Amino acid sequence: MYQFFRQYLNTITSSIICDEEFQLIEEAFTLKAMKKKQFLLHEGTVCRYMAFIIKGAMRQYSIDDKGNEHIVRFGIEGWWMSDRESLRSLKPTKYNIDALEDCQLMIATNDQLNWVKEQSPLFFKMAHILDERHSIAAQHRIEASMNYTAEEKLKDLIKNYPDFLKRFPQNMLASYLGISPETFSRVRKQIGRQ
Amino acid sequence: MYQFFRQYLNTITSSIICDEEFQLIEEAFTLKAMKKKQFLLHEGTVCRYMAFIIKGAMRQYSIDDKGNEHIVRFGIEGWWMSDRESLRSLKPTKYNIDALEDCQLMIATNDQLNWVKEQSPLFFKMAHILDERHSIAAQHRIEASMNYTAEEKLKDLIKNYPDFLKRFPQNMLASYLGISPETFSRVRKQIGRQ
DNA sequence: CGATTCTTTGAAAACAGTCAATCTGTGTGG
DNA sequence: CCACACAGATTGACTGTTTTCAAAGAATCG
Repeated sequence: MYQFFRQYLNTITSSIICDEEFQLIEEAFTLKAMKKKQFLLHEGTVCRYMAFIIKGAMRQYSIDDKGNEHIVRFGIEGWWMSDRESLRSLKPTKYNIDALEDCQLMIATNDQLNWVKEQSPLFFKMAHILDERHSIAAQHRIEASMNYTAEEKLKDLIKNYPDFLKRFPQNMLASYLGISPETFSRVRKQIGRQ
Repeated sequence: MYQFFRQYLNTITSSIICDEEFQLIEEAFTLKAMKKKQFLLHEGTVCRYMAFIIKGAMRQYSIDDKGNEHIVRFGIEGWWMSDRESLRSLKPTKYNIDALEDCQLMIATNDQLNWVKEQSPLFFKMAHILDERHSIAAQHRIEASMNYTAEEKLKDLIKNYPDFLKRFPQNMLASYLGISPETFSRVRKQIGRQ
């Protein structure tokens, strides 16, 4: 079950982890299965786990004053899900994380995570590469959400995450892009004609 | 001249750095003065330096297909400026960074930065705290740019960075918020009446 | 000062959001 | 197996916000 993560770790770090070191990682994490619609994190609670998705799909979203859902991110195989701010600070989160499909996860608490970072140099390296990637991706998303029209946002989504279109319902993708489902539908039709 | 950074480092890490360790940091960095309107980074070139602003103000911006400037971030005393993606990957940047005021900087190349991270544990710790903060701030900015109206964006700016209003021209602040200068002006008037 | 840059204001146009109705597909229970 | 219910997608009409264009007014700098 951890095999998928092992492969992932090797790819990210451009290395091959040895059995002993990988053993430490397996010890730090726990496997967890989640049914569709089950919650990993509820708004107002403290985030306890960092989760790695081995199989399935999830979403992280917040709910604003008017009751509207805003999907912050999706997660699929090979992605991490958590509210790091809450996880580290122990402050209650403003996000919800739930499963959009049945999921197989690897989870670890903040302490377990710190422990494995100390024990495994490759895991540590991975964490930093991910931080950097995350920071670059966030930058791109800021610019897209700020400067792109609805059409450009959708084209950008298709370009960067073509699989999302088949995998997630349009209204969720619209929420992720920060546009209305109606606009999403119209723009999609528009692009189809081009 | 490095005194300001020393104070900053102590505050961020909640520690007091000793003279020997701080000496290493001074060795890794170089002081650099910049006149207003001078460029630290030009679009299409490779970013060579990570810069810490001791005094002054800068901006990082990109230029889109239609020739419009989009300010990605401002930097003032105690902030870092660079395109980390380009710095690490050696790929040409799509950003410009220039001085909005006369500046006093501390700069280091990627190699020097890696060296000082290895040599100074406190500097290393600082780097990680900053990564995390940056990631949280980026998240906030994504949600703001996606879900806020022009009025909410401006209020958010006033709340988080009240000094910016006196320090930077409105058209640049508008660009930073992703709204037109005209809308900025109108919304500002609107808020003033409340 | 004079020149440039920045800000404000007005009017029109473009874009996206909202509301409401209809359509489509899927899955469930009778 | 069919019928119904439900969630999601589409479409149209309307509304509201923001942009754009243009011009005038203020502020700043050499």
